[in-house]
Order: sequence, then C-alpha cells, then structure tokens
Amino acid sequence: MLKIYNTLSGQKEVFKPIVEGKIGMYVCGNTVYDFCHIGHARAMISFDVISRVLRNLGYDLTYVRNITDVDDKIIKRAAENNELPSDLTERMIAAQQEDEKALGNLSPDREPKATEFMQEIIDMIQSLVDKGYAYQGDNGDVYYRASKFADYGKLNNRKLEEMLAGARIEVTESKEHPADFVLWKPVKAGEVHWDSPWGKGRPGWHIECSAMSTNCLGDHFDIHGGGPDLKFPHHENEIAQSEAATGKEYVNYWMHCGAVRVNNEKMSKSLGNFFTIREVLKLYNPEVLRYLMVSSHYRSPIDYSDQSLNDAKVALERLYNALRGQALSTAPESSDYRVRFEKALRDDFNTPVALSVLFDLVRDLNKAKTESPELAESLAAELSALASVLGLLYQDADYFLKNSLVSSEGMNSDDIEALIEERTLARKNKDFARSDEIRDLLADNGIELLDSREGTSWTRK
RNA sequence: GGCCGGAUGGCAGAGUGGUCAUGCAGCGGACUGCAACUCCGUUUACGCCGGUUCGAUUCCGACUCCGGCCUCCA
Repeated sequence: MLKIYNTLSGQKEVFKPIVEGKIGMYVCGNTVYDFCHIGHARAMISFDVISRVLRNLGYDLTYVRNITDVDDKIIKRAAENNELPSDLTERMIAAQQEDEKALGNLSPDREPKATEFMQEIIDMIQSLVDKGYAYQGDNGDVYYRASKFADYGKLNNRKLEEMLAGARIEVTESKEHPADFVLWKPVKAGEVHWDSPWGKGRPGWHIECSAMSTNCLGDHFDIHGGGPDLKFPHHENEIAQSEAATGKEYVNYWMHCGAVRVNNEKMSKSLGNFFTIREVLKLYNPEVLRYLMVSSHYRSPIDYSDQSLNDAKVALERLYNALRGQALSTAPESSDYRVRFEKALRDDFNTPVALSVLFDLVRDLNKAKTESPELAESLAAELSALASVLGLLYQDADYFLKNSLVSSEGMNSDDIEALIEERTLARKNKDFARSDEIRDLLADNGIELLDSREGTSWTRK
C-alpha cells in the first residue's frame, strides 16, 4: 500500500491509480531564462526520487515534465543579452540538462516545450471560449472567467470573494473580475508570436501546462507535481482551465515539495538570495547536494547553508566508506532491510527513514567485514541496490572519497601518492617521526590517510 | 486580514499514546606504532497552558513564536 500526501485534500491518502498498475505523472518544469538554482534542484531531485520509487514499486510510470520556453522573462532577458529568445532558451535547456546529469537525475519520459504545443494551446483556449469560460477584453487579451468556475480555489482553500480583500491581484480595466487571468496576449512590436483566432500573440503562462499535460497523459491523470510556489495561482488556474475545457476531473493527486530556505527565508529569484546549482558544484561533489535533498522529507523546508552541505558530505562519506574496497555479490531478493526501506518509501516517500535503514545496514556491513566476508559482499550489494532507488551511491567509492569536495586548488593525486609511498617506506623502517610528518603535511592540505592491511588509502576532506 | 505548514536532545532530521529513529558532535572503551576508518558502550529531547486517558512529545482546545502562499518565482 502506497500513501501519498495530496495537497487537494490536505492529508495522506492511499494511492489508487486510474488504470491498475499504471501511473501518469506531470511535473511543472522550469522557465528557461537563467541557470537553475538550489530550489530548482530540490524540485527536480524530489520528483526524480518519487519517479524512481514508483517504478521500484512496480508501477508502469509515464513521467512528463514540461519546459516553458515562451514567456515575458525570456523575452526580456533575450533582449538584454541581445540574442534571439530561442538562442537563450536553447542555451539554458542545455545548461539544465548538464546540471541534472551531474545531480544524477534520470530524464523524464517526455519533456514537452510550450512552443511545440501551440496548436493544442490554441485549441484549448478556443474550447474555453466556446463554453463561455473565456472572453477577449477590449485590450485584446483573452481572459479566463474565474467566476464561472464553481470550484475555483479548491486546491488552495480560497474563495473568490475573500481573495479580493488581498487586493494584490492585478487590477485591469479589461478584466470582468480581478481574479481573471490571461490565456492569450496580443503580440507587441518585434516579439515572437503565433497566429490565433484572437490575433497574433502568445499564450499566458498557465494554459500551456493544461494543454501539454492533457495531451501527453489524457484529460484525467494520476499525479501532478511541482514546487511550493506553484500551488497558487498556477496550479489553481490549471485546474480551472482543464476541468472547464474537458468537463472531466483533471488530476487525482497533487504533490508539492517544500521550499529551500537561506537564513530562514525562502530562496527565490525575487529575493535574489539564491545559489545556482553550478556554483555549488564547484565546491561539492554533486551527490552531496543530492544527499542533502534526500535527507529530509520532500515536503519539509530545507535550510541551505555551508553547514547543511557539510553535514550531508560527512554522512555520505560514511556510506561510501562502507563500500570502499568492498566486493559485491548479489543482493538478496528480500531482506529485513528491504522491507523496512520500502515501507518507509511507501509512506509518502519518507526518504529520511529510508536512509536510516541504510545506516543500520552499513553498521552490519562493517561488522561483517571481519566476521563473514560472504555476508559482507551480500550486504554491500544490498546497500548499493537500495541506495540506487534514491539515486545515491552511484559513484565508485574510492573516487567519491577522493572528490567529495571539489577543489581546484590543493594537491594533485600524483603528489599525494608519492608522499604516501614515502611514508609507507618510513613506516616500514619504523621512522615514525617522518611518517607522522608526512601525514600532518597531507592533513594540512585536507588529505586524510587510512592505513589498512592492504595499504594506505586517502580521502579529501 | 484569509488560507496552509511548523515548533523534537549541542546541530541536522524522522517518528510514536506506554520499548531504538538515523547522521554529526560529546564522553568512555576496543582496534592502531600514533592516527584515521571501523566496532562496543554512553550523555542530552519533544515551545507554553489546560483537557481526554491508567498513561501524552504523540489526540483535543487556547496561547506564543516561526515559515510559506494570497504578485513573477521550483
């Protein structure tokens, strides 16, 4: 039994797919006008893990995540850069793919782009116009008529009347109601545009997701996910558009990950307090960032700091230490560890508890190394197999331990190996003074040594 | 103002009506030439006030504080 917290109901629910054994999942992707920051990383990693877990549980999953490649911010940024919007979006899509590959995310099954679904977007708007859910204002904008959709606000527990009190909704003369939102906006001079029954122009932000998700997964599908800041208005508007256009229920389970915070404040573009993924990957091995994301529950807020990254690095080192130099056999079909691990993940993807099972396993593995090599090989295989469900421990242990911190400075491997060789000789000759001198020298350079019967290995701290 | 979600040991972070989370750090021991890695043992906890209960960190209510959304944002 799988339980999923559904934003729509505000509680954990037993998951039931529409079609037995199959799942359609749509996740809102990024607007590609800038490099991804840590908040994007969290959303991308969270849903990557969720998709892996669903497949591990045996579901036939179709995972769709869109790319927003037409938007005000893209047009603005491209103009600032003096380049074509399409050149900007291509660059940023390539950058995002690089980042994700580094972080160990698997590609979604489909990554539809808004510009490739223009006809479907126009068709959906037409359908809304035909049914009286949309109208063209005298400024040329086509608006969604929020007041006609009885369930408007059901995802966020809001009522139209109450929202007016907030008074932060953009007031436009051309709108019938302040909560109405744009489906299609007329082209401004020199901007990219498409032909439509309402004149040349381009789509509003929300409609593309309704059009792409229903075209890729059907009018009614299982899971829709995204970052916490999309809950309102974006997802609320998606529901309104889709259900009005198709006349069917849109999505069964809505999932939202938690925010990444910096100094107890949400990391966001508008606050400017964000770090890009590539900045962080200049300092830390990408798996450290992934571990940080997986080490708390996907819905909890995460505080991002040097210390939180460092804690993640140290914890990951413990896992990799257990695998270093350890042969793997075959993982058992089922074990107490696997049962506990999967039980945790079936409970709304509780990755912190799943990780705690891994650490219990590591303790037994480390003990088995001296007591039963065969058991150790099997436990190591089990550790590796379970970790892969979270997308962790995919690197060579020795490589990771030498590169958990990515520093461009510092000693290179050859110099380190040479010093270790000299130290080994000194130790053979019982010249412990020289031996310790070398170890201290390496330690000052962030290199920690580990002597064993097989020889000396090292870790970059 | 409205709507959500939090408050757990030195830090991070799960969870539960009555027995262990887990990682880091600390302390004692084993291993080691000394270390490191590892192992064994161990200290520190559930915001505040009431209620339900044989018993509440866990359920209910009030309070305080914090965060998010209500505007583009993963």
